[in-house]
Amino acid sequence: MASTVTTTEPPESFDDFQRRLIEVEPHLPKRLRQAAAYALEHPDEIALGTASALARGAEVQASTLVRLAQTLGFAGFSELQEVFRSRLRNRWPDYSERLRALHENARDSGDPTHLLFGFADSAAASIARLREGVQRRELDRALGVLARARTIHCLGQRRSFCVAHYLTYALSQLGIAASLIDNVGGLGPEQLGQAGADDALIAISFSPYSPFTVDLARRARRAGVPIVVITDSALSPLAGLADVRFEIVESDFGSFRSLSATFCLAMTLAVAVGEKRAESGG
Amino acid sequence: MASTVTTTEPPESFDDFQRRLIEVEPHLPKRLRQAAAYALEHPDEIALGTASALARGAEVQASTLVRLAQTLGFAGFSELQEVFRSRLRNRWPDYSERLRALHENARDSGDPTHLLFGFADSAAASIARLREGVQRRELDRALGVLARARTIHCLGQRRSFCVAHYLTYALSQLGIAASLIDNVGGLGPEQLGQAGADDALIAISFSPYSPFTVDLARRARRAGVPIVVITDSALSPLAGLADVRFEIVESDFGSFRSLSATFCLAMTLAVAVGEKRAESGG
DNA sequence: CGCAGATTGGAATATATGTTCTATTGATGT
DNA sequence: ACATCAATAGAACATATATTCCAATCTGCG
Repeated sequence: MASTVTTTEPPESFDDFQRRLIEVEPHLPKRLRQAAAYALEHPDEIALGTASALARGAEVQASTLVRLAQTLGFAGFSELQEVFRSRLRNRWPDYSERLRALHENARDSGDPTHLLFGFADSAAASIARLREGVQRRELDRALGVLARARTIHCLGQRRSFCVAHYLTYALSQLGIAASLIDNVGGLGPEQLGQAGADDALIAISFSPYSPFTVDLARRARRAGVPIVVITDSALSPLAGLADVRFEIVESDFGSFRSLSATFCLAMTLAVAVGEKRAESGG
Repeated sequence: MASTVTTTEPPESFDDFQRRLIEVEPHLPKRLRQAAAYALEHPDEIALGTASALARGAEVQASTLVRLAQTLGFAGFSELQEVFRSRLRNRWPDYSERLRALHENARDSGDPTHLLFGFADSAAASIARLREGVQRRELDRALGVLARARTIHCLGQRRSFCVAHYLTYALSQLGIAASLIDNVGGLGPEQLGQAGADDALIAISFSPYSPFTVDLARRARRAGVPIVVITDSALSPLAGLADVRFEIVESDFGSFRSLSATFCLAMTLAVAVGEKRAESGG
């Protein structure tokens, strides 16, 4: 009867819980591990949500949550939840006060949280602007171009490289043929060599614009490849080459720019193309 | 009929709620006032408790709580409670539900701006959580490790690769010796081959953890290289290898995760290391 | 390949919880 | 002091939620 269900004491504090979970996790079956991971990643949700809502979030069955609780020594899920609730109760009483204080303090000292808050603010600002700035029409046009493409080539260098890489990753995950022009071994031109009018190129570049990106985009243009450009200004050398152009204004903190808005847009494009293809019977 | 039960909009945030209550409180009958006072004095209890438990605490009848909620414009007690819960959850009023709804919406409306808004929200939520979650102590320890390093190696594959790449870019821009382990041509192990105790490794991996990243981090550990880990859970296979560990909870939209918080942290680390080196006369 | 035990999904169930309803109490004005 | 109406307590109800159970599935092993 009590084979997997070890009848030990249930953890009483959240820290206990976490330690205990790390200890037994390797021996846990798949779904229980999945639920356990979710619990550690979303402690607040666990504290406040209902079993079935959480089950949906963790993509598990509600009964799995109960079983997990029992495996850890609780009588049922509700007892486990109580641990998470008490954690919430004991959290710094007025934490928004505390955050503000932290923010003030950090300003002048060599406190790295100051930097963190700065970057966080600037990312949040970028995202807020993106929400307002992006036009439905441009999105639709870009999707038109991309959904039609046989292969979507992604181009970006230096700072923008990570966006191009991520786009390639996301598109591939969605089953869309995508190719990253990473210029490894100087083969950038060849990587784009086969692209034609029935493909598409997403080119990403921010000031100072990488000459390599601009050059390759020009070649693509000449080869008749439709181009979607993500850049930061209408004056960008990429602007004139674009069939569809997105201008992203990222706010910066110090001399570093957030990339949050750019990533949001990239993910949107990828997923939207995926859905568009799915519905038009790809 | 509707004399006391004003049919106005219910307050949406806790602050609204508080203002509203202070405003109407003088005209409230005895028991309702009693319940209202209890609510303002024990907001955490309200968020977590059940109606009848709270009723006992406030020495009123459960139905009184319902009436109070209705008097304030809510449909029932549960709606009122949701305001208190979102306060605890840190003013992202049931955002996971909201995101799910947005996603559903985006799916059948075919409007890509819905997707964009979803990703934007989810990025904003991630960033908000990052601000709360990151501890000064961990940042300091990470900076200690990194400032001391001769070369900082950055490791990440698949989804996490772009973070590793960006880190390498940013560190190099700041004049810090950094090296990206990109595993091009399968030379990953060799790229890390020379690293020793006077270097450092930043390893980034999220579920599902790339075996390559885990394997290489293990080797680095054996070679005595100090390791800073950025991952998403205490259960990550990287967790045990870390000298310093950051747990980043990115909220996801559909099945795609934002990387905003991760990038914020990465930028913070890079710039903070730069500053630390500058002041200690690098 | 087939068996046994473990694991899981989903329906069925029991319980707990929020809400509504009604008789009673308390207050107000005449 | 009486009549009238709002307010309340507590029971009755409907709903939501956790839990249990069983059949289906997966996994490890002979």
